[in-house]
Amino acid sequence: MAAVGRIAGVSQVTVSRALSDPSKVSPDTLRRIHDAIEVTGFVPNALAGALASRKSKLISALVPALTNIVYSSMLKSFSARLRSEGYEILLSETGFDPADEERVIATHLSRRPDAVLLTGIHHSAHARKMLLGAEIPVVEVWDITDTPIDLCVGFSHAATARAVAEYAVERGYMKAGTISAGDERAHRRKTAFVDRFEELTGSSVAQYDHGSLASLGQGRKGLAHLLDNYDLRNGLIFCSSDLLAQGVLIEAHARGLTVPDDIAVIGFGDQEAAAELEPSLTSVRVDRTTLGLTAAEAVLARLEGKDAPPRSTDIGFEIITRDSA
Amino acid sequence: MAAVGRIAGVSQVTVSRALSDPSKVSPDTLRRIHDAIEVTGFVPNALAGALASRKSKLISALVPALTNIVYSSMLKSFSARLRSEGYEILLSETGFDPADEERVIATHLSRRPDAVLLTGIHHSAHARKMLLGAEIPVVEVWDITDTPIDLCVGFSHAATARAVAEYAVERGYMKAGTISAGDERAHRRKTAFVDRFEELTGSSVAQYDHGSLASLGQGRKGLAHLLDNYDLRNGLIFCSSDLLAQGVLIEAHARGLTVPDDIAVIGFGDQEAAAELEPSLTSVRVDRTTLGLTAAEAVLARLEGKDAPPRSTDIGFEIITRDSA
DNA sequence: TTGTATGCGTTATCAA
DNA sequence: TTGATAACGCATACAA
Repeated sequence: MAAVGRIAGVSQVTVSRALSDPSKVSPDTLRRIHDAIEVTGFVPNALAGALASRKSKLISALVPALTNIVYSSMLKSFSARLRSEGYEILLSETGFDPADEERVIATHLSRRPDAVLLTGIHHSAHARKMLLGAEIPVVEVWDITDTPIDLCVGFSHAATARAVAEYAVERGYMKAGTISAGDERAHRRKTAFVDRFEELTGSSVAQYDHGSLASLGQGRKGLAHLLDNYDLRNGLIFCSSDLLAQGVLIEAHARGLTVPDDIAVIGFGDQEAAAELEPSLTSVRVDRTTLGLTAAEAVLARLEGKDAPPRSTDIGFEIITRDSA
Repeated sequence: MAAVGRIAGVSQVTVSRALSDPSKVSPDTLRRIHDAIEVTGFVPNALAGALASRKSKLISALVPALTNIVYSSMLKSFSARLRSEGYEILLSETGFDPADEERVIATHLSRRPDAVLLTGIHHSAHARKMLLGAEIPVVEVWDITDTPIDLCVGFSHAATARAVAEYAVERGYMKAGTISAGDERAHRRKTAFVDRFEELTGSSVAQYDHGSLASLGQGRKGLAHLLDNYDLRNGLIFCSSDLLAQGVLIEAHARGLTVPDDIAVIGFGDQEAAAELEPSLTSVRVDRTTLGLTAAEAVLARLEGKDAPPRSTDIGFEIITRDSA
């Protein structure tokens, strides 16, 4: 800035002002400064700016997995909204383990973000302490609780699963199985579904859990396992993701089974593909765009110091009925 | 650090040393410092550290779209390798427009990253100038050129497409169509395929281009359009992504066509799902994990100042033969 | 093994 | 409308 100033014939401070609040600089010097910036190829140092102003214009976003479309699509709207306000997103994967998450949180906080987005509501005690100590807005998404660290935007996983169980029973399905990923939220959905379905029908639910990342292959394997070990004819399979459900459709087709007549399927997430499958997939829709947007607005409200945002926002969900169940 | 030092009975500098190079501090004071950090909940300020040391330990990664698995899976190995060396990744979407990319590059450079990863080899003149001026390692991935800004790790899109055309002709397909996304690299693949196929067979290739993001729906629409307007019986469809190819499989099935007998399909990307589809999908494999890893190693070599990495690395590709073609 | 002095490139405060 | 000066919180060089 000093070098730019020398060329423009002003001091370093005036250059700073020209960049941060042009209205405070006369049009003439502003022009000279911009010319000088042009010839020098000057790029401001946001690190120094953040140190001096105590505002980094950086927002940390921590998600379990970048490759999972449900998180990345939520981040899309979250990022877009915040970027329009001049914030940049520092994005990291945490995996599904709170201990790993804690490490990531620590390195992120050392960059002095202006706010943090976390996925889920279960974090290590030390992580909570660090977050509280940072004294910045913290928004937990993709789940809901009355006692968030700071803010919370999401929905009840148990409620979605119970609704699916009730939907299944209403449609007359008296047998059911689950194919579920190993992460805590998927497990919570499975358990809620199983409890509610057994409560309503009295028949026990066959379960297949895979530890690793969800995939078409796991969905196929899951259905194969269930069909080979249980009688699920005319029953329904509840999957912890659309991807697994898609695998189920493929395996069913490969076995000559008709969906939904021989076996019905319900997914979770209602991804873009759900409507395009044959048969189209019944799924639980969570509006990820709204989720990301609402989280961004909550953070912004706190950052800009406007009206206090609600501590907890339930964005709800919806079962989208299609052909598979 | 000064506060921590006061509690531990040492100066600020000693605290700094305890954190950056513990071996330079006596075991006894090290313990006292860690105790003091514990009680104060101290989190170092990486901003100040970066400003003082002129090393941010931050690496910018710019990809067209986060939701596209081909980019995010490449980033996974890139990030993992660099994180193991203490670097953090500042990730942003650029879209497919060089003008948008330029803006993102500017804001990223203001954070003073230690290196930059870019997707593709086409960037605005001003972007190149800024990058060069930053005097940091720059690695361009997912394409190949002899004249990268600095480093380059990727493969030839034209070569993959020509190989697919030759593969098709070898298998006796004499008619072909393409379904392609609108981005520049997809377009380049399509053109190379069309040229080579027409050169080999003399028969012209039917083309369907969709502007927006690839999806199952676009794949279905694409096949529908091609079948309704051209005679492609016993021909082959080359799609610019596996996702489109998956849509083609679904549409073919919905129309009672058998793949590959009535119509053959080749995808691009060889995603996890390709092997699990019915029929399984023939596709062009690009080893995204290797790509990300190689890019990371190239950056590290330059950063750690070891042996100079090759300016340009071609990681090649492979056509994975499965049932769909 | 530890400490002192200095500077990194900005923004905030105050004065002119 | 502009400038001088002092932080911001750390790392580096040098000294003890």
